[in-house]
Amino acid sequence: MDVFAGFHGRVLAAVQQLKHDGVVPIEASIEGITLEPPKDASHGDLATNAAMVLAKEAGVAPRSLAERILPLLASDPHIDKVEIAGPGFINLTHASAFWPSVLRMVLEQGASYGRGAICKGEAVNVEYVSANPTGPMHVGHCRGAVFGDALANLLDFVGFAVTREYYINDAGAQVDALARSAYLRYREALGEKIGAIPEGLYPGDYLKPVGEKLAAQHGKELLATPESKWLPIVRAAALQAMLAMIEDDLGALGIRHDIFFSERSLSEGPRDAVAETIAELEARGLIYRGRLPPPKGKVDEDWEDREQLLFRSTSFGDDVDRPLVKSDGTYAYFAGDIAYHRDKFRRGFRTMIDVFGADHSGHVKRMKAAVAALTDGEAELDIKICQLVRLFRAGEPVKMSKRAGTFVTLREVVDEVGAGPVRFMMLYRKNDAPLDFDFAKVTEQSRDNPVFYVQYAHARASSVLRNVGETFADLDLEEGSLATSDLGRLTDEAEIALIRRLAHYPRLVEAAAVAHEPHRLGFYLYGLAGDLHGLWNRGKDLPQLRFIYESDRELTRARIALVAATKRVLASGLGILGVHAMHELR
RNA sequence: GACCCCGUAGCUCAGUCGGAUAGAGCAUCAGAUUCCUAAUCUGAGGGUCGCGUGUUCGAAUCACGCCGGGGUCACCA
Repeated sequence: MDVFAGFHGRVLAAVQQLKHDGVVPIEASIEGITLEPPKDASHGDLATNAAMVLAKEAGVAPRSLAERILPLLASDPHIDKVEIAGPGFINLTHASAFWPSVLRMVLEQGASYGRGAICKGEAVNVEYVSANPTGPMHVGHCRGAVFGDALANLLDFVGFAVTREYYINDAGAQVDALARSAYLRYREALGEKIGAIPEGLYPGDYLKPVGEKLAAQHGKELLATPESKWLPIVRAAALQAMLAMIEDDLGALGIRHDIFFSERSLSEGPRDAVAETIAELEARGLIYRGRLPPPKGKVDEDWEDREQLLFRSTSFGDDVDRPLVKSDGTYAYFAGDIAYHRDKFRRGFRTMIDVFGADHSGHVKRMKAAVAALTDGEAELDIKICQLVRLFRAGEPVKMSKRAGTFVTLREVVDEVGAGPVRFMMLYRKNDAPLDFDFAKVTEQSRDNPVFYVQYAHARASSVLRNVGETFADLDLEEGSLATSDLGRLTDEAEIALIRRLAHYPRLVEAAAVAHEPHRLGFYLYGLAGDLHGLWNRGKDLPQLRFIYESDRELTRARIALVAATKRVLASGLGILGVHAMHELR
């Protein structure tokens, strides 16, 4: 799939030959040998560091070792030129027939170009969002949601079997508070004056429909019932309503999870999975009763020095051992989360990814410790932290306060600027760097708005394909047909640069997937869009460089092939980011 | 106090498994263009990659130590 992979094999074969010839010791490691496209195009199409890596063990100067490797590579028919440069790089330049063949391949593979670059079919679990089901999603949740979803798309694209999962925190005191809040709304719905919602409960209007529904279903029946009886009923109703609302919000962003996993279900029901998990850890000698030192840097009046049940997470790199049971005897959140990850492992996942918000960064070490402890290192957990999003409106920060009820909901943002721009902007930054989101910027039609710039490139390509029929009505625009064009006619430097960028797509996607970094795709697409726009602009001054060139049908056909391939890759990349590619911007 | 993340051009940020002369957009400056195919285009200037030491053929990238900014810190979820 990756057109460069084959050449890497040839370099290694050349090294093998040198080992056979006794130039390089048999035991020399070939691990550090790379073959990559150099940043600077004047260094050829591919460069290998083989001579520099092996020079020391071979006891020869890098450049003279390169002299030995050079003839072994020069015989390749796909290679036009091999030269030694700098401290000992070997630069390869492809035969001129190479780039047309790459373009042809892109057209032939169409939508599957770049797909399956890793192709392990291995199961991967991506857990994301997992927001508390106590209210509507706000913008803070948005980034993690989009990030997790795009990462899942990316892993799916390169060939993993991805399961998208949402962990519902439906077990602790917060959902009891939710239930009490809903109960107030229930009484309100029955005509009672409830006044201000007390501190610690959820004041939002979004619970009013829940109260009304309870009133309609139960009448006054719950009023005379003790809390221990009505709480589970109200809680279940409120949870169901909140989850429906959250799923709806996520749907507006194009996000759909495969599994919603209930925290409560772990310890409620026939088996107590949390107890089983603790027993399993205990069997490994990782559970003990003990005391923890008080937390530093924060004065806590409620601190009590007590003996508690602890998990020895320090054996796996954590800073302090962690409690599993609260002072009221119920399980701590962490205990449930360990059981949840154990459950994922037992369902067969050897690779798990958790997407957390910045406020949960303190949980990374303990969670990794728990997974390492339970799986004997057989499973790998990667935790991606999404930093905060700062909202701006035309350069001015948007002030938000949850207490004052002025927080911006996810739905408001999506309704205002659209799901595509939201997704693209949320992904156009490394996940662990803070992000500024400006409502004005994402809808601006200019080059410094990457959303527009990339969409415009796709729309422009679509437009060219629409317009070509006016000049050459009989041209078959089907990709398979375009692939048979005389692509060797594409010789302009800017055209070759564009093909080169298209050729890099599979390895870019692969690298982004391996690193769990979907943002790389956004930057790639921006560059690809820039190449296409640049080519277009050259046609402004030089009519003979226009895509649709009236006096030369075959040349037009080759250029249309290039435009079609570019459009295809733009759409492919946007698809992974979860952004719908537009055919016109009007 | 501990841990995690960040520190790259005036600003916002990329930078592949450690690779050659560190890139992009904005802003600045200098030109071109008023039309064609769709929302201007071309070029230039601008850098102790926070500081230091180390690892090595080679460090923005890896290790350690500082400095600066942000986040988190028993039992909440």
